[in-house]
Amino acid sequence: MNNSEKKKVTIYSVANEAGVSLATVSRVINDSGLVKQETKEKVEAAIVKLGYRPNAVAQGLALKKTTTIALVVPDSSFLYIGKIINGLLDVAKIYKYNITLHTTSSSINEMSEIIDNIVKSRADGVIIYNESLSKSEGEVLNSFQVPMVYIGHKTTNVSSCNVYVDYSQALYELVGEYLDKGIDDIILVEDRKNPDTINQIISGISRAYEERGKTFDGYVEIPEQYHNSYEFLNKYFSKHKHEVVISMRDSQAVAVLNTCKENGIRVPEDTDVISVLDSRINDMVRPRISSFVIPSYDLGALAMRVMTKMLNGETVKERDYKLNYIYERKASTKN
Amino acid sequence: MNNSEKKKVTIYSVANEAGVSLATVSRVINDSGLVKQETKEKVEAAIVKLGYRPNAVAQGLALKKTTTIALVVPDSSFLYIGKIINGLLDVAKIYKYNITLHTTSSSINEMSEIIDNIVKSRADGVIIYNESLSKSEGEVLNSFQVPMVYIGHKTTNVSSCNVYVDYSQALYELVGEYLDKGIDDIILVEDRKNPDTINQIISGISRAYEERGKTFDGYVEIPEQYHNSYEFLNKYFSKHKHEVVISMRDSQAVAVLNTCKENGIRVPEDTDVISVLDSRINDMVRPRISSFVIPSYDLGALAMRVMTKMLNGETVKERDYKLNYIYERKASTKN
DNA sequence: CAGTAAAATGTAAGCATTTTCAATAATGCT
DNA sequence: AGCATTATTGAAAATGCTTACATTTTACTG
Repeated sequence: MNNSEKKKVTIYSVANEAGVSLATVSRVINDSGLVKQETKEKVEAAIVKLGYRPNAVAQGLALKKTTTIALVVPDSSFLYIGKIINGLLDVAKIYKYNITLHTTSSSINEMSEIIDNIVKSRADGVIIYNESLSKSEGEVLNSFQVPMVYIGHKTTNVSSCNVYVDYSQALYELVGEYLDKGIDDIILVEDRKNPDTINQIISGISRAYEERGKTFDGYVEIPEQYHNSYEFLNKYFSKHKHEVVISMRDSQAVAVLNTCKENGIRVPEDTDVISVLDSRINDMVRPRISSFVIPSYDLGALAMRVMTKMLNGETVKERDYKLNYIYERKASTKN
Repeated sequence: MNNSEKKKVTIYSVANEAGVSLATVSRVINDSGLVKQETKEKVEAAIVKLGYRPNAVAQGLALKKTTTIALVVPDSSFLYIGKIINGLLDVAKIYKYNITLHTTSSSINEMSEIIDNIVKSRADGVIIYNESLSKSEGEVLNSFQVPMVYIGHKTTNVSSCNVYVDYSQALYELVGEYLDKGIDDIILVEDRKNPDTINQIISGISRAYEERGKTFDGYVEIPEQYHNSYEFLNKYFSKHKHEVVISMRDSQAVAVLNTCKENGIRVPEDTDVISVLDSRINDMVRPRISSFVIPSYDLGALAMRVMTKMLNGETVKERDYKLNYIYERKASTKN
């Protein structure tokens, strides 16, 4: 009726109210200086009086940029993804960027469909978390003429940056310590299929072995057919026993621990268990697991920071940003 | 140099290439019928040839809608939030909506700042997850002239919908069973401060007691000063022992279990432990905890579905959408 | 106080679409 | 063939902003 006719307030309304031209209003909105203090105040008064808020869509059209960046993740329901998102959002906020979220999880969507959607939306940049991009997906992404940063995945895309964790060095140092103590019956339990990732993980371990004239052959791959690692590990530990078991997955850490226990393998008396593990989960587990803590929040924050640099045209000297694990010794290892 | 001059392709380019007017191109893009099959094919050919993708920003301006909805969550690094997001994204995808993510977590942002940002962005709607909205935040939100749906929080905002879980009924039934077996030494452990939420949680329990002529007085509030519930619970269970301990927080479930154990209280022999718990976490715990599983994914999916209805002008008959817990009996309860 | 440089403001042309309305082409009917 | 419809198409206005360029004010200078 009468109170409903919420008159849409545009830059014109404000200009009118303040008795100036819309150009002037635009100038005060964008704080471009060169407007007299007096008129500026008039305009600001009009803005609050009318409750005017610039239409970001129109701005986007006029400026050819949306101050929006697209984030692509495989699935939001992993703790580390959540933390990455937190980091990302916090720095996005600082630089006044909005984030749109896109998943590759549901089978409905090929990466190309998502990218298609993102280019339609004219996001200024895209940040991708993906452990295993297929060749063809990689090519689609390469052809996408927009600043990109990859989290957790090194790529060969020249126009993009990579922010990731240095698995290799962490494992190199840890395994080195064991070897120096004469402990070399170490296995790595993994369910990842992507060769790049696997190689990166194994390379550090192998290097530690090789420098000591030994060879690492403890890679235990969890076969695809097992619908979860629990089942496989239970079977495995009923037959095998090792001095050290390493896993690089949140989801496997506790499985290793429990299946060892269930097969009479004492942790850490018989076997040291080490994993990548979120500390919130670790707090729930007894014994707590000695673990590599991934700086997920920092990954997200850094990725976003790098993105802002790319968008500001600040020269991004380095394409690769390595972050290190923190290793936290807990009760699942003897020392 | 030469390959860089990536000519920007607009609807004009396409019109030109196809030898038609831009109006016609627009018509085929939007599949508005009324264009001859023959020309339609010409246009489509031009589109693929040029690799044209409609500019969603310009569309947004012309159509006065962005097909974007804003999601506000307190913190993305909780499992259930991740699942809510998954559900939301999946149905958003079906209805071709984009999602922008906003956090209230970092101290930097008042809700009003976030809302301000959202209205600038001209999102078509906003979905808010928040366990405890302050009165003033509620008012800011009420004044926001945009379709809203709240997840997990009943509000009095007339122009919005609520999608939430019915804590009350679940607890009513569970506690009723215990009482009928003569077990009435039941406590509820909680760290939430929002009275609405607490009242909702307690009301079901109380009702069960009252219907049997008893009174529930087992509400154990975790004081604010404890930086985590572990510490508090450890102290508590060193002095108290109950027949049944219920918690309604993922984060407390395992803490209850472990602190009981550490204080010589056997679960379930001495005490039944029941909680709200994500099944992925439950799989890591021994004994597994009998728990209410929150349909987080469904909460997100339903919220988004309701939002699409509001945006399509479909009449939304109900303002409240209740979802039920599933109660899963595991090893932490005697039966 | 005229003259000029600098500061402030306004005008109007984009930005890439959609859509109303008018114009044209195609079809059917007699 | 001629006319009335109807199906296609195009022209142009509208969407809400930025900004280059033009114009008007203001402030200085001698």
